[in-house]
Amino acid sequence: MATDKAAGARSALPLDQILSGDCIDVMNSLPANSVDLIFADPPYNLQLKGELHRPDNSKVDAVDDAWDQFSSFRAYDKFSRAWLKAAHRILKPDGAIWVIGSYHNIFRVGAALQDQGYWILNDVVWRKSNPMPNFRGKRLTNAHETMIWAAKSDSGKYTFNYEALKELNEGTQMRSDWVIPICNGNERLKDANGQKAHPTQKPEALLHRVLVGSSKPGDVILDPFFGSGTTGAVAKRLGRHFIGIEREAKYRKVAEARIAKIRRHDRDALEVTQPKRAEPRVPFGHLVERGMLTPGDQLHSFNGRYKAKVRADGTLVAHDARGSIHQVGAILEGAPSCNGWTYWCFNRDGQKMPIDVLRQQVRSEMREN
Amino acid sequence: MATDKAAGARSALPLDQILSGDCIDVMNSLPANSVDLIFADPPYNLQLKGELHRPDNSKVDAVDDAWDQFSSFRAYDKFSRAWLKAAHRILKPDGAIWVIGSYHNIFRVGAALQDQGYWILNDVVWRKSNPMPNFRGKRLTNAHETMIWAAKSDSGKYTFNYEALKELNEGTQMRSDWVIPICNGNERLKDANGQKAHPTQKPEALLHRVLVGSSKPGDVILDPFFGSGTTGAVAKRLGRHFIGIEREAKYRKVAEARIAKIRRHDRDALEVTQPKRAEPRVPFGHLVERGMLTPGDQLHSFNGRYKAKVRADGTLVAHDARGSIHQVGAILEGAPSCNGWTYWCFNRDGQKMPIDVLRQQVRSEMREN
DNA sequence: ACTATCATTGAATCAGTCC
DNA sequence: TGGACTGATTCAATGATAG
Repeated sequence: MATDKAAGARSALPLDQILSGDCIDVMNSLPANSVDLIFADPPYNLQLKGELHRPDNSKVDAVDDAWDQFSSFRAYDKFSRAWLKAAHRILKPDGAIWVIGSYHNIFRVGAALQDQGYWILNDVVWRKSNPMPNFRGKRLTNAHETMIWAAKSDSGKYTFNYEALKELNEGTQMRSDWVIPICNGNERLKDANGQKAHPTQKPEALLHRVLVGSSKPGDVILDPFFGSGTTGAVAKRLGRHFIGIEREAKYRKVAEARIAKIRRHDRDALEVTQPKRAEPRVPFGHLVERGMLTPGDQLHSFNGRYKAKVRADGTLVAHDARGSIHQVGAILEGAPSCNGWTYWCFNRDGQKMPIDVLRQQVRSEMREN
Repeated sequence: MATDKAAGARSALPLDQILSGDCIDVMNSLPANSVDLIFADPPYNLQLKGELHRPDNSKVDAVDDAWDQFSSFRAYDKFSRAWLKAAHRILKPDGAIWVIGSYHNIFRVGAALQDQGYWILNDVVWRKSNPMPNFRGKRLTNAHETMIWAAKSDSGKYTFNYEALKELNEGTQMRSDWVIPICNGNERLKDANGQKAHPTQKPEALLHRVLVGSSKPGDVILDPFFGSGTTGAVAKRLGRHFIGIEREAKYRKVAEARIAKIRRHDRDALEVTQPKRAEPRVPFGHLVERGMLTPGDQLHSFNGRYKAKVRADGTLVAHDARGSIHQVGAILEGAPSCNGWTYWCFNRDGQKMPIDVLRQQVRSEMREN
């Protein structure tokens, strides 16, 4: 086990803190292969030409901060490749990254990710339910932003809590387009003057879905462009550790105060639906041993096309095949593989039932001990 | 006015034809500054590793055609930059381009567009109402594709029919995410054997919106990867001229037959009455993500008999049951089914309120679009 | 003719464990 | 580290077939 090594690496990490400085320097100071997940909201490199006014002549408060100014695409690319490289080093081999952006920068970031060996898992569209309209009527309403979810490499065993996200979506698998409102109202942090404390504060709902879906309780989540600290706030609430990096003192202060107020949810509220694989393995032969099926019993394929006979050792014989429930199903169907538990059915009271219900019965008996 | 010059250039153009050959060579043979709009559906460079089977063991018919194979990102970039350069030359100064792709290629294409001086106007998300699921449960359902809409330069006076798109969108300005079904049913072209005639035929509804929104009647629309000819079919119907370029004879033949059947301004075929939309589904988990309920919160059954705790993934845990709001209600009541929305209540200001009021709140936010 | 059920299919970078 | 083996996994829409 790598437990000692992991604990060693973790103890060296500045957990649940906001580090000051340039994110590339700070990441380079952290140990390699030590972070589970990175969420990054880098500068978008907006190329604004002038002021924008609403139809009522009020001025739109645009993102024109110094940190969003780059002299050229080349300069922006150089910056992107540098921080993505530093991020790649500190990620665990099975780690992953999320990057959010708009059409101004996301194409360049995505290409850089691919060039550096990250393996894109999905691009996810954050569809804003309440976007800012296009006041001039010169383009489509820019009603979404794009997130890229990528593993450290194409062989990385990234975390994906499929069942939890399926539950979040009321029983059907989560899609790559997420409808979430932009951050305003009470959630939007204000400074002493009542002005927004950060120009691009992300909604906590977005981070909630990201972290529930692609991290585990206790994981270390790093955000190199911490800003107002949404990543830290949601990580703390969900029982994950965070590491924030932020250059500007005023944002560090805002984020610190914000996170201090957050309480972690109860442990049992953080548990999410587990995959079936986590349940104990039940060999088919045990059903025969326990007399739930008898040697000689006939099973039928769920589609009615084939039948097979149970043997005393828990193997099946069909017309032209013998072996495990999986092997015989695969051979008969001419398929590379087959889940025998759901493929084969037996008769109970004239009803066709998959043998998986017998396995469930065994498992629930095992739990009672 | 440049009328004479435009007429001269146009007379040299092979209008309403499908040209054979490599799209770069063919575009280079056309006059400069002569095309109003380009719609391009280039190869996506999918990097598939093996076969994929559905849970019922049927095999997914993947896009593994030779035209989609590139040896490396570098080779794909070289190809992209070459055809984009040729496209740039033949576009009129006020022309524009649309390119469609997936996360496999769209970031590279987008970066190439920017590098070559195109000016991105919007990225548009095609949200598929009926995407192929993720059969292994290893990622999010890949439920969208991305289109980039760009002008020839940042000073180009591109065509944008703001009002027409606003009408198409029931009176509110068109957003950057479009919900459109994938192409199947009668619209999907089949060959003599009943097999799909082209692996990646795009829906006409998509092109309809593109052409209505960003071109004028009589404009010249060029599609360098013509395939089954959706661009030509929609252009002809909408009274635009098209120029198709397609390398493979079998696709040229399919497209030619298809377009021959199209009648211009066949309005009643376009104007289908829209069914009144049902209320949008709101998964319970979304209330948790948005902080309307918090993991750990307790819910009470409306009859006061049971209580349950909310988890981070939008499932409930009760004394002896866990699952969706509906499942847990049904288990506790010993009922075959249960409407969790009206069964479960939360406390607000000491008042017991059904969670359905929270759902109503989310729906009214969604309607604000 | 109408309804219910079943089969098919779509641009997909789609497995984990044990020996 | 490679090979054998277990076994997890799907949504919406269309069209065909059965009742």
